[in-house]
Amino acid sequence: MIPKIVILTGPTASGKTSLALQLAQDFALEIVNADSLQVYRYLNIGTAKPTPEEQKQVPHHLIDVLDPDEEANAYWYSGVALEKIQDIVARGKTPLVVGGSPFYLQALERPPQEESQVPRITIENLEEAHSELAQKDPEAAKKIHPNDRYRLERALALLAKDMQPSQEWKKAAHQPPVVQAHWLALDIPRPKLYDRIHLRMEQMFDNGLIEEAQSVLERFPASKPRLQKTIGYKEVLSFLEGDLPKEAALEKAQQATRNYAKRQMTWFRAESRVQWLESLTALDRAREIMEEVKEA
RNA sequence: GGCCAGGUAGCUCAGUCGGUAGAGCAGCGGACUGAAAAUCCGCGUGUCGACGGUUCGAUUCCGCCCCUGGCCA
Repeated sequence: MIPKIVILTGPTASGKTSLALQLAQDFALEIVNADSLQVYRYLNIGTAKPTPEEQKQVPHHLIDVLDPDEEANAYWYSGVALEKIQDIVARGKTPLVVGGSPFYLQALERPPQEESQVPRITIENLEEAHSELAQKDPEAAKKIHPNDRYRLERALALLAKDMQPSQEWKKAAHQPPVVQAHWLALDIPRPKLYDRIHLRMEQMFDNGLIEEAQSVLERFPASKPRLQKTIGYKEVLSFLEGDLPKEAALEKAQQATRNYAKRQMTWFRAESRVQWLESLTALDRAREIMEEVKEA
């Protein structure tokens, strides 16, 4: 019997955390994090991690399990998450997987193959790399755009280990799922989502995101490459290095978050199994209507 | 008040030696199988500030007006 889980996802700032807390309390669920950055200790403000108080209300797993300079990836995640899930199920409880990292969620259901662990490579000439791939694995080359450096490097790394990228991907995709997932995703009107994103990023700055980034960097200098790719932190780093005024850093961080939320939505819409939930509660709606009544 | 520089896509700007215009960003859509908060792909009609004039034809040249910034009074 494969474990039964409920996945609660949705774009960033759609209200996953608070809904998860309520649900978990009502049904005695245990929360398993599926956010690729909340797994890191000390990245608290910028990842909108549940507060220590919230984490005490309900059992939380896979939050704060790595240092900021340690490497996480989808394969690692699938392993540790499945282990947690089996453990929770063995204790007779139901796991609630909560997070907005779609690639990790996918990996959880259909874990990547263990043997495809290969050293990363760097390519200099994208065009040459792509034609090399086209020669050795035309099917893979068709799927990867010549400008897509990440995927090209990964594909060539597989080739270097005598693996056919297209075959590896097919194998993983045809693997039976290791969990039985029920997908829930939060939906919220785009303009409203963007308002929430703006407000939340502003609050992150007010609540000490700059200081948090600074102290993580001091304590884990090797985490810099990660922070430079992480929304919120990367803009703060630009500010700290004098490349951006604070106000501009905030605006860029808000914008990057909007872009990210949009990409997440593309992923969720493509997942036919998701059951969409209106994120705005009756209370939210009633408040909106009250505002309109007052203005009229 | 005078002189100068501008007013072109939501924003920043390019351009048209006269044939009604295009980049980046934003925005929208999409992809994604060991970096994924990453990476990549696709989508560009807008009274070219207003009004007149010249012209077959004006966003482009001329006149006048309005607005913005700078300098001088």
